Amino acid sequence: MDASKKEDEIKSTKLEMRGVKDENTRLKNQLQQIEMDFKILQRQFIDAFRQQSKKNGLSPDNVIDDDEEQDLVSLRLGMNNKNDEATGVGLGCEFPDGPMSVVKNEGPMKTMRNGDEEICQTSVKRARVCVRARCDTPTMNDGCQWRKYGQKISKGNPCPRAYYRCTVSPSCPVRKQVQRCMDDMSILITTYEGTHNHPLPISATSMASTTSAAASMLLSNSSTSPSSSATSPPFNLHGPLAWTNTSSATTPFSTITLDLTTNPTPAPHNNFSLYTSSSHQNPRAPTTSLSFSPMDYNNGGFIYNNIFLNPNNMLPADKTTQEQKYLSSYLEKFNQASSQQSLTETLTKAITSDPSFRSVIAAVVSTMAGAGKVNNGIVNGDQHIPSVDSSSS
DNA sequence: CGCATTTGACCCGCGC
DNA sequence: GCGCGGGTCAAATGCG
Repeated sequence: MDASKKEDEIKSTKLEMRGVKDENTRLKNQLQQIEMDFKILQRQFIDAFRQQSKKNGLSPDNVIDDDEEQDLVSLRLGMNNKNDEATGVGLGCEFPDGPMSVVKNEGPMKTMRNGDEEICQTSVKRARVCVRARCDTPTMNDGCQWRKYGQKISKGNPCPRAYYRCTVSPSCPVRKQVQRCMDDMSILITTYEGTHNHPLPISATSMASTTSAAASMLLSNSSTSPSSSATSPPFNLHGPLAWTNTSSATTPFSTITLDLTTNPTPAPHNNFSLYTSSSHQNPRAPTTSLSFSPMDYNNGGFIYNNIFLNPNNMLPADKTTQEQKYLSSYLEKFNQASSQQSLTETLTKAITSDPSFRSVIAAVVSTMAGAGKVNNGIVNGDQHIPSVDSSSS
């Protein structure tokens, strides 16, 4: 009796497993189909966009960047739930109220009491790294010690903005601003500025290296496009990281955003809507935000596919670095391990829990900066969307 | 008591 | 020149 019961159980379990397998296969196929569709659409859009840009005598960046004072790019690690806020996704748009007001902060941040601080910060003081993450606590634990020195209610956002400075070393010039996103209170927006002039606790090195890498990236961009007319970002990126750069002759200022928020239902086209919407939301900080395919996200290959393989991105195909290999294998591993999670969640976990992963991200950001510098055609050329047809998969 | 946080005042840049 | 808004200071306060 028991034996037959067990057999029945095994049979039903096997049946169940087969059903699940079938379902899995079906979903995979659907996913592949959607991804293919999206890629086709994306390519069509890029072509159309480029044609229109040529027609108007504008580079794609100029289309968004009529201000020509700053530009803003977004590197996103998450998808925004507000598709249309497409807009909202990037840096400038994410802060319609201007919490991270990329633009105007040159003065105060610049006025260091300590003369030598200013000197040591000359190269990076205007580079900011903005991290968006869902967080219940008042601040994100980034491993550093911070002392709150001020709090302000900024116009248009009921949530106060808090000002912190690093207290690991008394002379450390690093500051951060923390504010909740007005649209989604669960999102904490942390903006770091400056680089630490002291050794950091291990737990803080990842974030610090990321911010400094981002800072150098921004600076490398500014060095390649010093004139106000050169408003193009150093590269076009279809990735989770959003890079924003603001620069002008008088107020060179750059912000790079890491978006760690998780959003389940992105529209495939929000990719490029980011382009325009942001600039009208925050005209002082026009945004170039080439978001990457949500499908790629869900497939777990966005970084690998979009940053390293996709010819739309700034990294030349032959630039296969250790970091890239590491990242791709890492992502692969992660996605296998956590197929139930969205990739964004997975990445968020990976970034927050694994310092080496973050370091790799930082290294990749640096690599991007280097690539942006080298490849002038991508950085400053009129074709800000690199050719798609050359080596696309 | 020492340190961190709070909060109103002040400074400065920018736009009108 | 004036008003506004963002950023910082520093005295007051709270907490361990």
